[in-house]
Amino acid sequence: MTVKRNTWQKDAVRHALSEAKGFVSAQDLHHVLKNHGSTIGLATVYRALADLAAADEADSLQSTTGETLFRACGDAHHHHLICSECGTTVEIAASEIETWANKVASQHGFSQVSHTIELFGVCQHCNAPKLSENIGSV
Amino acid sequence: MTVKRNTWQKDAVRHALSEAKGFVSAQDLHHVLKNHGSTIGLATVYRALADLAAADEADSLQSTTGETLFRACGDAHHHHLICSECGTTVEIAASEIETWANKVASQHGFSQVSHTIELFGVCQHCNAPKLSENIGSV
DNA sequence: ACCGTATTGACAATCATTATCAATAAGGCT
DNA sequence: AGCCTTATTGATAATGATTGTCAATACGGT
Repeated sequence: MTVKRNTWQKDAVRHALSEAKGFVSAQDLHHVLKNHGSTIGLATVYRALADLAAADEADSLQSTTGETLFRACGDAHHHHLICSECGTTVEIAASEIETWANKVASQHGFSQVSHTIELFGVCQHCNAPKLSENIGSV
Repeated sequence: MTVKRNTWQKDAVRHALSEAKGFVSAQDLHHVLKNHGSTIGLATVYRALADLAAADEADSLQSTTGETLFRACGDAHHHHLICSECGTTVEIAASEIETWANKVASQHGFSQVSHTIELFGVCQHCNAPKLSENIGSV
């Protein structure tokens, strides 16, 4: 039977993912790792992310442009409030929503219910008008 | 300035979409149309669907496999309960959810909030056969 | 019927993701 | 420590959905 092996590649992906502030794509992570001098392959990044998601160490969602985005996530089931400007993510424990989802599903005779719930918006920081444009020069 | 024109292709896509029982992909619709003898092009189906979605005549969502799925939808804002077996869709008016989403967002200082909420499960009809299967087995 | 141009359709191009497969290296064993 | 089995890697080809290109077509006002 298959015995999982530990490789520096998996650690690298796990670490890069934990450094990211919000949701990132596999391609993003690969670029980041490459820029840091890593020789990791693109396919390996995809595989590592799939493993992390399968092990519930990461959450994944589909962006509106069709990409799959990932985020480090060790905790229990929850959802996200994502800033569409800067990508900052806030985790939301939404027990009321779980309850609601199950109620609605059973009302319609559905079982084995899962759900996709993501909130998008503009965070306080990004919303503050033009101030940051003048101040924020590097 | 652009003046919209009416073509049989757009009507065909609109009609095929309204016939579909649940969410379908552009490729799906193209196959259906072809099977019905239509000579419509694939790119045109994509364009027609994009137009319908832009005109709020259709809802779109990303499947877990990365495809974009569409469904005829003229009504107000709502969400869906989708059977992952047969694709049957139930529309859900969820005012409580809208309220919840806005509350959570404002609590975290987010504005211009939008959300993605879809419920997946197995409907009563698709669930029935499986139950009887399990009864006789180990 | 005529004309200007929005729209079409065949196909090329793009982009994310997955499959392939020989080469490599993790980790148990002696 | 050295060996051996095989999980894993990485370069690249393949896939599949979607978009871009552009000459040919057809809608709709005149």
